[in-house]
Amino acid sequence: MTHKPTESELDILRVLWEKGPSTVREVNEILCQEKETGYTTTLKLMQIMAQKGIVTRDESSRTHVYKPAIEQQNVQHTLLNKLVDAAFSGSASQLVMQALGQGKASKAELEEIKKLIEQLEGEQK
Amino acid sequence: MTHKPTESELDILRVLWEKGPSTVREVNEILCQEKETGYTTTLKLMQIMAQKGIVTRDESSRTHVYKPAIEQQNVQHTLLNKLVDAAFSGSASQLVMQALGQGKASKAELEEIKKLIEQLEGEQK
DNA sequence: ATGGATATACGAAAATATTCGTAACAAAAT
DNA sequence: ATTTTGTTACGAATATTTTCGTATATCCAT
Repeated sequence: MTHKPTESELDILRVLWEKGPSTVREVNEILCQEKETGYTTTLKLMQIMAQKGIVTRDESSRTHVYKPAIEQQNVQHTLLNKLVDAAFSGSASQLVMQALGQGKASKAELEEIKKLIEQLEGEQK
Repeated sequence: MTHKPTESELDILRVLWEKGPSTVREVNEILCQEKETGYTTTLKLMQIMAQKGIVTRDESSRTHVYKPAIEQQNVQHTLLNKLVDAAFSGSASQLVMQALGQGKASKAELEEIKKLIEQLEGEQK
């Protein structure tokens, strides 16, 4: 069950993942920091997402509280694989090289990645 | 000038990047291996792409020959950054870890990545 | 030259995604 | 009690992307 959220849906999920369970208003306020977004637009999207099963909501109080029904890791996994196939001809390492090459990783992060690689090399033998 | 191709457009670009300059029929035949696709559907898409400037075409013979007008690297760069922001809260290293964690990189590739990291660490000091 | 196969052009339908207006209702403030 | 504010529901308008039917032109074999 690997829902592929649309772009707008992903915007909302990102807020829910970061902030935890939130109301429509809370989500909308955050989205507005990036881009003018009508309240009912966000509402509608979240309703659709609830219907699709991407989020669940607590309706016990008048103001519903939404939370993600899919893990950030799952979505990352799905989208990453899609990108690897779509733009990197299936080569994950090409993607990694490209990502690292942009110099956005700090020294500590590079260190961490190197550790991971060494660990993987150990396993793989 | 960083065109963001749609999903279908990317399917076509992938073929052009891999096979080099190609006709609509050639592209369509490859796409069909993945998914039944009408010839005129592919044609129309490629026409639209030509109009957008994503591809150019040689019209000197009746059967036009298309080639990409944007570099695979550029598109990779654009889409990668988009994904990092959209699903990884802006952390490229998180994306890298996730990508490596799936065990799709061979030992040789891991070695290569490690070399790149060491090189980057050297530069960054 | 005629007929069949293969091309492009192009409009428009279909599918999908996004945005928003309005109604209905509940809660809170006056 | 009445008004204002905040909330959901929901249909519909827009926008975007994808698919395809049909017209027309060209090439090639007969």
